[in-house]
Amino acid sequence: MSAPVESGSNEMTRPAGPERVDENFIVECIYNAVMEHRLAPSTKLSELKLCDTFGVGRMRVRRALLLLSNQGIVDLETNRGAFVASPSPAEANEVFEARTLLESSIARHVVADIRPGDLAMLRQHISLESVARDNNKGVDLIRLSGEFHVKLAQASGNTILWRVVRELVTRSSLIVGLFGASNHMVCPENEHSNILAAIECGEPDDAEAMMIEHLNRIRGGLNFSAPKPQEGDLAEILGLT
Amino acid sequence: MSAPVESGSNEMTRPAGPERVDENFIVECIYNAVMEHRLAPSTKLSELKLCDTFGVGRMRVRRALLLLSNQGIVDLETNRGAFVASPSPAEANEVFEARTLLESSIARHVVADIRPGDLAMLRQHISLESVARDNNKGVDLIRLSGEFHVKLAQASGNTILWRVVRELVTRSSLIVGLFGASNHMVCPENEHSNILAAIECGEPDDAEAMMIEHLNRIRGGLNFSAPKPQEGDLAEILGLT
DNA sequence: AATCCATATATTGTCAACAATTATTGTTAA
DNA sequence: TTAACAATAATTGTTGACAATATATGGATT
Repeated sequence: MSAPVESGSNEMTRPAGPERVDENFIVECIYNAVMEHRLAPSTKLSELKLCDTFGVGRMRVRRALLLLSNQGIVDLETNRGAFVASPSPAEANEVFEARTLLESSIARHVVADIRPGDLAMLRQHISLESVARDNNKGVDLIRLSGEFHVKLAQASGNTILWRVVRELVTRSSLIVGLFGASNHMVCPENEHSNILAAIECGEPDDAEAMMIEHLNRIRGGLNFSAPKPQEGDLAEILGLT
Repeated sequence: MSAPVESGSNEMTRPAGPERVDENFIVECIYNAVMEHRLAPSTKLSELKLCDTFGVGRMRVRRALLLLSNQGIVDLETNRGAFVASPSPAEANEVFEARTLLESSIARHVVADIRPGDLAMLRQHISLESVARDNNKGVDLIRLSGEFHVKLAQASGNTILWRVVRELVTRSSLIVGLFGASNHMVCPENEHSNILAAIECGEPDDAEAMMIEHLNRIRGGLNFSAPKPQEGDLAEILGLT
């Protein structure tokens, strides 16, 4: 069910081969970079730089960008290139509206048939969040906060819901980067823990209500006033030395 | 909010020009063909035939197929080409699980803030379904039955929900084509009408319950036993004389 | 007749060169 | 100094050819 990373070198024939890179790998990398706020909205994604970074041809990069644009993570402007999406306030509201509808139902339904293994996984995840928070690992915390929602959707056991939530969480990362008042305010500690507690106690109403409240709090923390563009080197941003 | 068909000949300079065709147009055509059961699961989508059909280069076709595969409408097999997706029973259950979760919430929430224009639109749509049913227009009825769900999602005013539901309804069309016992059994007349009535009367609980029941009925009408492959000419199937 | 294998054909995957557009730089004039 | 303009450079969009793979054809053998 989890995303296959496909690092499998099929045979032992290649000692340390360049490990075939396909579109999905590029998409994953950009997903992660956005989730960790390393890629800011409106950042230009030059084809050439991406080619160098991943060591692939232009075709692969182009296909990856097409997929990303189809998911609202990237904007493709004709003859101008690809840019990390910069959601408008209207789009931001749509994203959180959709997330509220989806994730509240997921939180409700997951109570009935969650597997013990998934519960343990979520508990461990929350502890990771705590560690990151205590150690002031801002970047890690941002990523983990988003990933909690993705993993909860994953625990629903439905691949479709998982993919949609992942897309929306990633877009939310862009939105928070643009309109988030304080970066520390994303997903307060106890809220994830409370949601999970309600699930463990078998209280679907509580779980649903807490999820709605939680998402409303995040949304309420946005102020649609100041865009803050920033720039950086693509190669290092994507973490491929 | 509706999908722009982009048939706009920007200037009067071109009398009946070939009207620039982009990926989305091809995607739309295949979407429609699947919705109307003209494209059966496992049908080979040859690049060359698609190029001839739409009068475009291979690149465009390839990009369209990539987008379709990303949405589960098409399967891409390396070095073998593209095929209309043939959902497994497991995938079918996932689709209907996701639809139930999504569409029941949509039915519930749309009660509060649906616009009068959308209500009228849905009413008219149901009357179109009736006409198609009375006149034994099987193909039309199949398409309209699916479109009702899409238009209801559209009435939610949320582009994201609309797109996801549209994707799932299209996949459902493949599923019903594969596992549907009787083709006449898709979306009985009164059910859509009852759902809409509940919405009009301002009864969110009823609307939600009816939607769940409705989807469960469709799902219950599937029997996972017999695949029925069929073949046809792509050009005529896609309706481009 | 059926099966297996080799050849030939067709289709897909990939790459590199070219065309079209945009961004940048440098120059000139107000 | 700033603004407008021209020429250059850089980037994207598109096309076509070539390589790799899979499919189809045909003949030989059991």
